Amino acid sequence: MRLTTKGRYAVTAMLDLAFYSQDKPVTLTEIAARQTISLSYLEQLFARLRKAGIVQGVRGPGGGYQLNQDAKKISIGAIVEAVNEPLDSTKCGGEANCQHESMCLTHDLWMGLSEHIESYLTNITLADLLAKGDERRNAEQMGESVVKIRRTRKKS
Amino acid sequence: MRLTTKGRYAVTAMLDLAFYSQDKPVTLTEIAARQTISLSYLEQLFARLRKAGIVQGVRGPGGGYQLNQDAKKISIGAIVEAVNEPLDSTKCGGEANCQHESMCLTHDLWMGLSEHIESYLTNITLADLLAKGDERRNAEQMGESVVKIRRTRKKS
DNA sequence: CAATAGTTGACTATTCTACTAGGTTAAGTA
DNA sequence: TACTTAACCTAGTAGAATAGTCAACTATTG
Repeated sequence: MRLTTKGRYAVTAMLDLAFYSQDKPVTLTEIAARQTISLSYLEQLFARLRKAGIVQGVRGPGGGYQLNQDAKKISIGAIVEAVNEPLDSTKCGGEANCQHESMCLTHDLWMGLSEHIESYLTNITLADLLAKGDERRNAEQMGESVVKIRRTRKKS
Repeated sequence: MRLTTKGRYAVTAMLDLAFYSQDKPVTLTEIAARQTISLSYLEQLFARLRKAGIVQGVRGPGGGYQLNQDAKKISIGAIVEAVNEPLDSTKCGGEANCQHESMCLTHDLWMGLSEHIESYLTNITLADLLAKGDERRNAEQMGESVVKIRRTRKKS
């Protein structure tokens, strides 16, 4: 399990999507505006999320993206894993035989750590995070300043 | 907290160091041989670890590196943090004001996750991992095949 | 049909990773 | 004192990952 800014972008976008797509699909353009993530980068991330079956694209006017599953079923770990490429997990793939015995010792220990974090992230769902957000949103009203931005694209 | 292969290299090397430096300093050349990590890359990692006060260098023949603190005091989180550069933590530094209110919502949630993982890694020490290794090493004798390698360096 | 919006792919700049190459300094040993 | 050892330091570099642009599609709605 790798933890980088790419995963954070994906989780941020998914939280936004889960929050705003309760009645209708949300366009990436909206998410890009709200979360200040570039539209094209979002497109890349959501292409992976769609292939992983986490979100569903709806084409045409009024379209956008929706969750493909219940927010209670979508784990943070799944989101992070979807956008990161597999990571060849050290020279000795999995539990293979390393030349140096002490190597695999430390390697196993690191894998143990990694698996712990992975299982932690897998046991937190989008719904959990949304609930935490609701708590926080009691006092301060949540702003709805959806700035209409236009895609940076030249006309042909 | 970023979790990448760089951190794993550092933890692997530190485990090796903690294990073998109980009576005398351990040279990076030895660690490089045992863990199959390039010597010069280890030098870079240990330069950071030394600046962080985690290890101590001993110069001259018979020199090498030692732990600068008790293995019980050295956390995995500290090792990982020492070798990674600070990471500018999103556009809004810390708890600063973002333009879009919803941004900071999701941002806060991610920071919460990140802090959890950080505290987990901070609460595991080198000594803990060494103990786990001892358990494992009961049945299978640990090999001591220290291959003598020479530094890849041209003579002037 | 036209507008909307997703889908796809190619292409770019920057940063990080992992490593190579070499030089300098400090400390033991012959 | 000369030699060896090994830390310490600086610079460079191929390749991967990150973050993003640009442009051409395709499917759907009105």
